[in-house]
Amino acid sequence: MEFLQRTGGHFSVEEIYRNVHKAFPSIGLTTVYRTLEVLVEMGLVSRLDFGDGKSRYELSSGSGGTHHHHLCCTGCGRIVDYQEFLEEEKKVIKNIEEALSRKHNFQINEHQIQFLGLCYDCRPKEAK
Amino acid sequence: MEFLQRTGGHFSVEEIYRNVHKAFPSIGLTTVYRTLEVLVEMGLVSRLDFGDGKSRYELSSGSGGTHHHHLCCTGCGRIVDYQEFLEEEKKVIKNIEEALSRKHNFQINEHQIQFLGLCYDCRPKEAK
DNA sequence: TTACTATTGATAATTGTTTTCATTAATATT
DNA sequence: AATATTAATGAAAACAATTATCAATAGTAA
Repeated sequence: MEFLQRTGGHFSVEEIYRNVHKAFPSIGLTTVYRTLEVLVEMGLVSRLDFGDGKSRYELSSGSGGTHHHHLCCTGCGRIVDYQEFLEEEKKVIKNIEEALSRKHNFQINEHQIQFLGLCYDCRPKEAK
Repeated sequence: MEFLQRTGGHFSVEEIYRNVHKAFPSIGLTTVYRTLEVLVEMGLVSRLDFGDGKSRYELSSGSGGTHHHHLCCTGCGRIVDYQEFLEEEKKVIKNIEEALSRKHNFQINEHQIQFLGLCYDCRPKEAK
């Protein structure tokens, strides 16, 4: 948690492990996996998937993380966090959340929005 | 493609393989993986991740699939597709898409929205 | 018909994640 | 304190989805 708070980013288990292990060499990879599982269950951490085969974890917005969404380049995997333009979203999202919640009898805890596309570098040059 | 069109659902590679292989026994698993990769690249198929360790694929809305989003139960993995309430989204999403596109110089091809929560069965009974 | 290239599927290799299990730490009970 | 019991830990093995390899086949060009 301290690492995720300090950096504010989204990281793979391996990355988290390397960092935590540096400060606390006794902590093993399995414990990192287990702890992240619990933190996600508790709602303190969110699991993300950007399609490169490994899960990423970040502080959930409910527990001090910034409320933001992601813009993913399907070419190189580059991820841009954005938190501008969120105001417009909020009302709509909240409405949908309530309607869905009622209609499908779900207790909704979180939402994720991703835009997928190609960054400038990955776009074919005739599309630039 | 024919299978995804006919069913209109989201399936794992294994599920797609089993179905395609039944009709065309000569087609192997590797080819299914390879073909899906190409279809995704072409924008005809979307890859989804519901956090159970395997990717799902569905017809992209651009190529005849219904435009819908997903409501995922983090307890049992149940997925509800919804396409109601999308009208409200559309305008907002379109605005954000344009703004993001301009600001970060991305060519945005697709967006994904997921609501995560607990379905009625998975909710602890004191929360019912 | 022949030479060359691209596609295929079976298998092996890889890799992120989960299980197993003996060890250690923590807690409860004398 | 000393002991018994339970829970947490990490190393290694097992697992599963995906990717790479490669010989065989199909397709195309000469």
